[in-house]
Amino acid sequence: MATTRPDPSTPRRGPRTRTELLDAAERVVLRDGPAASMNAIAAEAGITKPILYRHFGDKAGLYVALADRHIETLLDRLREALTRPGTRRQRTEAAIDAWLRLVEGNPALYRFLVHRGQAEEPEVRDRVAVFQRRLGDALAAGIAAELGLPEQQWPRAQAWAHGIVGMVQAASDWWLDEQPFDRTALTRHLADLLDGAYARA
Amino acid sequence: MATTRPDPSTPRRGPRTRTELLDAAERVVLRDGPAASMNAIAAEAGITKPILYRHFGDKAGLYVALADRHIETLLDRLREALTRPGTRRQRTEAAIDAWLRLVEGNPALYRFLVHRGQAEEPEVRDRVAVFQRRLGDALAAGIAAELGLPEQQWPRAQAWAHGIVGMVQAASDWWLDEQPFDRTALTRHLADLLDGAYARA
DNA sequence: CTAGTGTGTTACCGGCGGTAACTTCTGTCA
DNA sequence: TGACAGAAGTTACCGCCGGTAACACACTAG
Repeated sequence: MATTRPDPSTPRRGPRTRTELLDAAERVVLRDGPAASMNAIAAEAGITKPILYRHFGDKAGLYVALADRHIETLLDRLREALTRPGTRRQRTEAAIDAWLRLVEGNPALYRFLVHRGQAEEPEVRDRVAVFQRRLGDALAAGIAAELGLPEQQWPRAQAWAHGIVGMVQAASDWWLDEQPFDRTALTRHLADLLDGAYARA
Repeated sequence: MATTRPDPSTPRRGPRTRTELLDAAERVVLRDGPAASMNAIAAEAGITKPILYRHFGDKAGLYVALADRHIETLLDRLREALTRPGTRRQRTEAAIDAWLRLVEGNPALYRFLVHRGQAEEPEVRDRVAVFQRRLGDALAAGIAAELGLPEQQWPRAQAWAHGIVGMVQAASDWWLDEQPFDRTALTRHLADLLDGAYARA
């Protein structure tokens, strides 16, 4: 057993938990951006690099673990919004707003989650871009359910879903830079667009 | 004057033109992806690194120069599609299809143009992500013109435009991986979405 | 013949991701 | 108690990257 910790003495020996390491990594990433070095993360955690590698394999592994902590939370919020009672318009707005709350509330985390993709190495990119993919798949399921689509129409729902995810994400990026109106207005504009306001205008 | 070139002898001395260097860089980037190293590019051009740096300053400069060669072409095609006579739906489809033709015809180039963004360094990212920004701005102008919007409604058009660019881009990425139907079908599905097919379904 | 300019090279810098090999601590069992 | 297994953690390194300083060679102008 290693649970006994009789002497929490000066420099602190003994195993760091995975969670502690991820906390440190998160602090550094939110402070320095996704380009944070493994050395910096190790230093923040009070250890050295090889320990990080023993825990996470490589940098991509660490980043995936870091993203996983938040992806499930966001996915849950989106699923809740998409199955909420009310009108379809209300569900659309609720889902968009759940996303935008993350963007507004923690822009650095948001940027890490969606933008650390394309990390040069295709291997890293593929493992890490799973985020957008999972969002799209979840939304595709929501759309298929909302519209009661037969199975042969799923590809259409998928095309829409992945397109919508990209739409909200790109609009968020632009909005983060410009902020020409508040979050609820952006929610309304995007919901309008999905409602066909452009075609009708 | 150094224009005289009397002896094009064995290993080829004398200045490489910027175009030659960009050609070589393009070959390497399309072969190895955006992670191509400056050494590899220099080798492909038959020279060494410092020459590249004299021409382009740094890696971001080279990539921006590389992207610029193609961005204007694509922007021109999009502008042409957006001002074409016919129905709004036809213009929408023409613009989406112009984009998708690039995606389908040269996926590696497409990925380089839109995905080499977020290259770790914020500085690189900011200079290079200009691509999506310019697309969005161009589309916003097109939308404002199409709808005859008054100036105080421009932010709304911008939100839509940047969202639409992200939508088409994300749908393209998904489609490149899956290819569940052909290009024209994707064009139709995305145009349907902008037409409000989701709200009506 | 010399001076200067542009073209190119070699050789280096610091820092990155990643790893091998060693040390130090801790708990177990005779 | 004491030898020992093994985990925890460190130092020191590898190859490669982007980027640069300093030097070598050709050519032209005076």
